[in-house]
Parts: sequence; structure tokens; C-alpha cells
Amino acid sequence: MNNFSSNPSSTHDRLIEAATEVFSGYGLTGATTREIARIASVNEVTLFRHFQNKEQLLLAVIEKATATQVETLSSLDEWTMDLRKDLEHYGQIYNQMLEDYEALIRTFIGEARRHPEGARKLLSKSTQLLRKKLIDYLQSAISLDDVRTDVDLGIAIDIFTGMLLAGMLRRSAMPDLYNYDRKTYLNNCIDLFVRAIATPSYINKNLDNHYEGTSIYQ
Amino acid sequence: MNNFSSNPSSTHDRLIEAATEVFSGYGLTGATTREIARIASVNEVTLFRHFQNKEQLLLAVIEKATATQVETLSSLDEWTMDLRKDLEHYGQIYNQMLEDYEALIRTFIGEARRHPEGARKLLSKSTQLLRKKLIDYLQSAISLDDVRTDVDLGIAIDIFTGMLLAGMLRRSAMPDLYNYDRKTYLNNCIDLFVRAIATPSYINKNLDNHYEGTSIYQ
DNA sequence: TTACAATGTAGGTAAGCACTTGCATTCTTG
DNA sequence: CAAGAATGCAAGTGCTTACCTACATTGTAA
Repeated sequence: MNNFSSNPSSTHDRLIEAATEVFSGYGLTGATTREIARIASVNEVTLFRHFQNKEQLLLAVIEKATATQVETLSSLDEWTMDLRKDLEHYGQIYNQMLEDYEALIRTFIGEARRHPEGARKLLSKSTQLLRKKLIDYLQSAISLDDVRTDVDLGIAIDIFTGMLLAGMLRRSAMPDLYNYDRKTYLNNCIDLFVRAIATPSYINKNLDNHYEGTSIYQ
Repeated sequence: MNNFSSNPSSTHDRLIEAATEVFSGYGLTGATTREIARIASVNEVTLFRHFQNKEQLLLAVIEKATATQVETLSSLDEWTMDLRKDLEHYGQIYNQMLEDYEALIRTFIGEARRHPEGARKLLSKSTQLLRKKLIDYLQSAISLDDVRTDVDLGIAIDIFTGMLLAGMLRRSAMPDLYNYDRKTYLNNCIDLFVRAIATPSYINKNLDNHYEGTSIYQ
């Protein structure tokens, strides 16, 4: 469900798309302007007519990608206030985004330390947006007595998104090594997370089938 | 015949060390044999006398790194059978390993898809060792009624190590963006994880200070 | 001392890279 | 149609790369 591109036929946009593909596939240093031009079905000289150099092209790729991500996330705002259901929804969207941009994300994880300063900052933009949204949501879930008051929401969110990121990396790097699929992993993440941050009352009402009869609480 | 020994500061070993440093810092494609030789204080020709080509050198680097990791993990076997304490211990060791090999791990995450087949398999070796150990441990914790029976241990472990991996990546890529330190993050991961997989009885006995008096279980 | 293995030095090759120049061709638009 | 803008094409520049060849120097062990 790759969702780059807005005006596919313009040379400028085709170059950005091609660059996204090549940067993703060969890394920032491994990508060549020749190959990018070839993929865009454009002469290499044209590439340099549109972008001053390779780095400017990279910046354009980043800008486009983060804009798309932010756009996707901004359209999300309907909460059902059912903790487990809402997290599932968000988790799915976020996970989809991770998979769409898998190659690019990998590339940046690998080269973030040594390459353009702006890259990191631009990348963190969509991350921060999601983070803020989820924190606000969990805050309201606390008001409903669904989430415990002694949870550090910022860290919890980072752990949650981290689980999904790590899952994506694992899945795509060694697909045959683990005997469960994306959906199963996602469900386990959410179950695990909800169980970890929810109040006993929420857990008792919504989750436990195994232990409700044998509870030691009294 | 070439009979290069494994003398501590032998040319061979110095080359591997230097290669580790340069591969880590510049990426697999970005690393140059010139720079590796320079760091090893060795002529570039000597590098090619010891390793047939750049790729063989890379394989040697991987082999050494995973051997070190496996060695570290193998020396871990004393469990106290205090779930939270044991996970804390393991989490610290694992996290330390992640930080020690941060640069190399980043590089491989970035280039695992397009580079030597053996790399992935070698990398997964130490991962799998740890995974197996932790699964066995959690299995015994189930016997003690500390961990719920309806937890998929394999997935749970992957989620746990994933949280730590993601934390390391986040910390090292954008250190100033998050207002908590490694130790705090680690503690939160473990708390969260234990609370997610433990039985109500374990949680009640070992964790809850806030809710024990107001439990809705009856 | 002799012999040999490990290393250094100097120079080179063939390829690939980002990026440029000059000019011809097409496309768009008034 | 006319004119300017966007693109193609051929060739080339200067640099860097992995890797090689030939020969000289050192350290070590018999």
C-alpha cells in the first residue's frame, strides 16, 4: 500500500519518487544519481537541473515523506474511548506506516548518525505528533479510571511505538525465523500494553477470562 | 602458507578491530579499505594479504562480534527466581550489549537487506540464544505461578527485547529529545513487562502499592 | 648466519562516482 | 507562428574506489 506521489507525471515528482526508491534500496551513500535518473526515466543532467546536488534531493525526499506521514496521522481523531479498541486502531495505522516506509526507515536508522543534520529533525516530526496525540488520549483514559495514575505516559508511549518498530524490523529482516505473523504480533503488543497500563478494574472488566474466578484479591 | 595467529595485538586482529570501527562509523558501503588500514596502522596492501577482499573482512568482523556476544550471554545462568529481579538483571546485560554494539547494529539494520546473506544469519545467532534462555526461564516462572499460562512466551520475549532495542535506537539517534535516561527507560520497560505477563497473585504480592487497598476483586 | 614469512613502499589499473558543459531537440504558451 | 522553457544527448573532468604488481625491508627462528 505504498502511498508516495501526488502528481506522478511531473518530472520533479518522478525524481523524488525515484530517489525515494533508490535511497531506500541502496542507502544514502550507496544510491547513485545515475540510477535515480534511470528509474525516473529522465536524463541524469535533468536531475541536476532540478536539484542542486544529491543532498538537496535527499532533503526533498525526506520532506515529502514526513509530509505524507503527518497528513495520514492528522486525519486520525475519532476515539471510541474503548482503550483496547482505540489502541488497536492506532497501532494498525502506525504499523502500516512503518511497513510502508520500511526501507527508508532502515536506511535512516543506519545512517542517521553520520548524515545530514536536518534528517533526524525532520524524521522526528511525525513521531512527535503521534506521541502527543497518544499521550493526550491516555490522559483522558486516566480520567475514566481505565489507566493507572502512576504510569509515566511519555515513556509508556515510547515503549509502545518501540515495540511496533522493533517488530517491523525483525519481520522484514528475518521473515522466516519467527513463526507468527504481523497480526498476531500486533495483537500481542496491544494486549501486553493494555494489561500493563490499565487499572485492575479495567482489566477485570475487559480482559481476564482465565483468572477472574480464581482471583486472590479479596 | 598464510598462518596468521590470533595473537592479541596481531596485525590480523588489529585489522578486524579497525574494520569494526570503520564499518560501524561509515556503513558497509561507506567504509574504505584505506581508512581501515590507516586505523589499524597497517599498509593497505597488508589488509588484502590478510583478507581476500572487503567482504571477507566484513565476515570476520561479524564472526568476532557474534562470538563475543555469545560468550557474554553464555556466562549468564544464575536465576534468583525473583521474576522482576531476574528480568532486571538480564535486561541490563542485554541493554549493555546493545549499547556496546550500537553503531554496528545500526549499520546492519540499515544494510541487512541488500548485503551478504551470511550477515543476517550470523547476527541472529546471539539473538536466538538469548531468546531460548529467556523462554526457558519464563516457562519455569509459569510453574511457580508467577507468570500467566496464557502468555505466548516467544512473542513476549521478542516484544521485551524489542522494547530495549527501540529504546537504544531512540536514545542514540535523538538524545536530547526525551527527558528520561537509560535507567529510567529500562525500569519502565521491566515494570511494564512484568505487569503484563505476571499472574494477579504475583502482581498483588510484589508490585501494587496504589491499588491493593482499593481492589475491585472480591 | 641463513632462510623465510610478514610487512612496507611506490606506483598503477580499471571502474564508478558526482557533477559540468555545449548544443540539439521538443513542449508549452502567448 | 514565435519564443522561451524544459529536456535530451555526448562527452568529459576530477576524484575516489577496490584491488594489484614488483621490489625492498624487517623480524624471527633454525
